[in-house]
Amino acid sequence: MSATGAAAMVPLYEQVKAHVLRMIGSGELQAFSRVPSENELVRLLNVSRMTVNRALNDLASEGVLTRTAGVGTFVAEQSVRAHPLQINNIAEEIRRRGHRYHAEVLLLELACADQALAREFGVHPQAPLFHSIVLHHENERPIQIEDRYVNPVVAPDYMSADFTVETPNEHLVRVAPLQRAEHVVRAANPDPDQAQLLDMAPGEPCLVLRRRTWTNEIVASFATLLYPGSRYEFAGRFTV
Amino acid sequence: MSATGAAAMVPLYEQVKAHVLRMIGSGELQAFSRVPSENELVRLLNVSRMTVNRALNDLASEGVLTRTAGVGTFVAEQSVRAHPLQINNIAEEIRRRGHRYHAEVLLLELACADQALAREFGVHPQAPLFHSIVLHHENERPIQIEDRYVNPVVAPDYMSADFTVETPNEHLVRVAPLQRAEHVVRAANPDPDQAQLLDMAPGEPCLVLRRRTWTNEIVASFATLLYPGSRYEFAGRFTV
DNA sequence: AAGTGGTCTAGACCACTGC
DNA sequence: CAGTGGTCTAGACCACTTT
Repeated sequence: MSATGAAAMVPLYEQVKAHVLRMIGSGELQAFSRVPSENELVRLLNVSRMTVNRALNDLASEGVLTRTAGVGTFVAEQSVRAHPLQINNIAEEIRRRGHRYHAEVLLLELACADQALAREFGVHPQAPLFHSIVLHHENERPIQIEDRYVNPVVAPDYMSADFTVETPNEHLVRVAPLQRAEHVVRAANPDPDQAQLLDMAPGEPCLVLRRRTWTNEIVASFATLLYPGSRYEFAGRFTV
Repeated sequence: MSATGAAAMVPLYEQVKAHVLRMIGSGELQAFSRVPSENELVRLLNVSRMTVNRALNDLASEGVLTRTAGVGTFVAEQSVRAHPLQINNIAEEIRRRGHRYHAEVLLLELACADQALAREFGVHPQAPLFHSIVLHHENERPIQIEDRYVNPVVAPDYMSADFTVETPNEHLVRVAPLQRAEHVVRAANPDPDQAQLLDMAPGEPCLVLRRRTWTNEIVASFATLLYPGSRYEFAGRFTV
């Protein structure tokens, strides 16, 4: 492992983290698998133990690994969690867990604002809105239905984007500066369609996040995100 | 600063964190204030720079500080107000809606920490914990089951409080300065008991909030709050 | 030029676990 | 007993910002 090369200077501990995440992502390390010990990684990667220690502790504090002194380091049970208040990019979130991500575009159309949508966006009824439904997968398992309406004024190229290579979220962040957001979190039962899309057990509830975002004081996007309740949770931390 | 004394072995970097947090808590350091540099703290506390570095980086990753290479370390803007997951006082929240509030104490006991609770609190299994279950009503309709464990060290008078006149939350805020909180939001199906207590329709899911709070770097309280999914939601707004 | 945080190392001692 | 992670140190080099 090298720290030289000023061009693409990536810290060594980040390279160690990436190495472990690759082992998880490739399936070499399953949940609860034992991760190579600090000393093994020291020998394997030619870095000092403190550097390995920092890398593994980072991954532990991110919830990827669990560590027990005298025992070892293990891949954590990935009880999926995210912070509802930061606009999370689901693709990045999944990849950071060392998992595979892919998206499936279920719908991409030009829609007309109905009464409710017109009120959310502050536009007239019948006003044109882009509408997309994307199913996001983690390790080939569906994890989120993203049903999103977008203001054409803010993201005129939305309809020609390829959401299998760039999430709607990424597209919006790229073309429009995010200014403000509003969230509502609920628990609800899914429609039969939704339950099937998310591969949910009978009777299993959904965690629902509704998010409205603003750009330059106008509503840019209104999204409804559905997660299977047994496989996803929101986590947050703050200091007084 | 001493690392000796096997009895109360607190890591040096935790002592450094506590020192900085005390400076913030006492008002010596306001928001945006400059925190003493790593080298200053090295000289002041007689620890190595790596130890100070770890302490300050920890506080930065917890959102307490912000750091910029070449510039310095500063107290972060503590925007708790805008946080949707702020520590809400359910009684106040209901009264602010202009509704009637009352509480019903279902249980108040001295409990023993099991494996899971010991881990949450960072205490030994079998350690004593106060345990309360309170049912909160809005307009005579149940709206929240609050199942809470409390660290006796932080709130020694918890068992003699009257939770029909002061919520557990209010009691804790009064006797112990809240320092940090961690939230997890989930959707789940209630137990039959819980469904009955909350007067829920068959099949209706719960919104579940798990909250851990810290006082002086020790876990003060671990609460599980259950809301009927059809009658409650979390809302928040924030600006980038 | 002086100061800041970011990173890295080699070596050390410790408490704890499992055999 | 050997192996694990937890912690700590003294010193080093770096890129960066401020003066």
